[in-house]
Amino acid sequence: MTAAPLGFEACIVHGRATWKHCTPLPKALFGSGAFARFRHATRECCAHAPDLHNPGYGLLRTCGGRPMSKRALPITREQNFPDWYQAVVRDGDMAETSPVRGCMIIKPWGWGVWERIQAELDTRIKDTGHDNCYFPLFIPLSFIAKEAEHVEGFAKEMAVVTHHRLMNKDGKLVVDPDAKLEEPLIVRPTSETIIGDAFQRWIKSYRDLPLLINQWANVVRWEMRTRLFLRTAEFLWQEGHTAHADRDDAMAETLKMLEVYREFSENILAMPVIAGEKPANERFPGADNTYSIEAMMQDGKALQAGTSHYLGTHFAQAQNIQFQNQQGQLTHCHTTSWGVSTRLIGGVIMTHGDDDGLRLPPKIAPRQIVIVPMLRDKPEDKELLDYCGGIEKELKAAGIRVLVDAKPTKSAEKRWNWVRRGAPVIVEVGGRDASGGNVTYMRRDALRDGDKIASHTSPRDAFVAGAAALLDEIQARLYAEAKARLDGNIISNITTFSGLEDYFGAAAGDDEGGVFKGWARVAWSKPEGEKLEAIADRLKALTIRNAPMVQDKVQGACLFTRRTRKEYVLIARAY
RNA sequence: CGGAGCGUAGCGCAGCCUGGUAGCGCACUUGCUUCGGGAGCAAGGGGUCGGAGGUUCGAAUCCUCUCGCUCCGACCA
Repeated sequence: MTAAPLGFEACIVHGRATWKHCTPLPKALFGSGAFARFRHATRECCAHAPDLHNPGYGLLRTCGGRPMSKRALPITREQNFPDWYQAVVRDGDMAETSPVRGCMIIKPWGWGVWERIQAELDTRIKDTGHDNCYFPLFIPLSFIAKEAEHVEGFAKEMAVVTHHRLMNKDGKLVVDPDAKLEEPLIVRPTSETIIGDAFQRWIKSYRDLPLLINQWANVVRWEMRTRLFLRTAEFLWQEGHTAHADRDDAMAETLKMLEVYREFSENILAMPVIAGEKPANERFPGADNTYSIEAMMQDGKALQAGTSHYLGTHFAQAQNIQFQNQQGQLTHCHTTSWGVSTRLIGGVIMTHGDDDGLRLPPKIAPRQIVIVPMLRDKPEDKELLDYCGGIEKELKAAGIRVLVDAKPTKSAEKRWNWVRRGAPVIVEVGGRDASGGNVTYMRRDALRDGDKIASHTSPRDAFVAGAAALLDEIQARLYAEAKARLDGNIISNITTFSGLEDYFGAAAGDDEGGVFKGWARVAWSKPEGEKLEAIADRLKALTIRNAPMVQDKVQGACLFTRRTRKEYVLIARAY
């Protein structure tokens, strides 16, 4: 470690912590063996251990004086959170971007997660008395125009179908101008209007109420800025729509489903959330009250993970949804709507992922235990596969989703693929395990012990018997970890606007450089209208997430208006 | 849609300043050797350098436009 290595100088000259100068050099320059590890060092070491740039310096063992650890992803959360997120989505086999801008291809592993989410949530929706049905993708343009705020809210992001035929013109396929639709159709951004139209026909009497409907569907909102799972032009969701005789009943429904979302998020996704009411400026277009569950991502930003709306009688009046009450009077219904989407998957990734990839809570993992037999392309392989098959059969019988990955890929490669995908438990079985009646396994929630991979050996029968409990423990541990992060990063002692600016950085619009900032809990007087708009403008990139349902005793004056405080709200940057 | 950065093989990148017809590592294929673990050696396959124009004898490289991605802003149940 003597002369200043060239690579180091170049980095400094360019003034950026780039890894451009770290491209591995031809093998001839290195001793064998050492070189293979270089790629793992590349990104991490570029900034910290410039010596590594230069062939001839002891490349591999150190990173800024610390022992190098190999990671399964090419980038860490600390280096660049958005890039890390994309790497997890890609290397975890969750999804890809599609040829159509803003849309995504959900791959089998990602789809498996969505199927688990659907199964768990669908049960809860049915258990609370709702029936599934399906309404069309296309909505007449005139429908969306019925509710004034609703139109305004969605008009800017609507996909519109205007023609129904193509024609061949000079060898090119073009839209046939003669095939113009009399009334354009919009691709649903949400289904209040088309479902309301049906409700209007279905509801005659108080005996028809409450009407409790849900549908699983895709919707389209033409977004300017998209991110896989978090915000895509087309996404999948469930939308519940209900009609009630009075406000109390509708409000109870709204809050009931909010609570279903909270419980689902925490117990199934292991993603702790704070349920609360959105401020007026964040309400759903056409709603009287909007409630949300908000989750804290590992970069400190908030993610709105689900919403539930009390729509009052706005849609009922716009669409003539009326019933005859017991006194024989014609009365407007009170309606609600509520939904969660594929965005939840993005939330799971940013809640549980680590620098080795995804970590899936067992309850939504498509495969909870993956068995990797260490095949050697020899006759003994068959015995090994039989041994694995026996374990598989018993785990299946215990209701565990298990896979034997018998692909003829190198077993080390298979292991790391499952690490990146986030399989909760990865079992590796070699000949010695088989003959000794053992298994060796790794827990994805506790993959490493220092720089080593933490693998455990257990008698086969004990492992099988304890597998369900092990999965429960992993689920609980992932939740506890996320819960500690949420609880530990809500700051409550800010009482002035300048204090808020100081905490989040004076110009909230500036690039924060990935510095973790949690949320701020502040007292406010719950202003509405222009006053609220003014506050929202002043907050710039910060947003008022919600006023938690569970409120501590409120102290102090409103941070914005200095008036009497009414409640606490949470303030954060958000996705 | 405004500001900034970036598009070279599946992934990560070099080459561009100073034009000469494309490289490295990983991954992939084949063979041999290994084998309690992200193996070694050797031989291979894969790229119209995001796209379209222009300058030039010649463009990944220079110029113009365009599309896409990321971040910030605006916007956003």
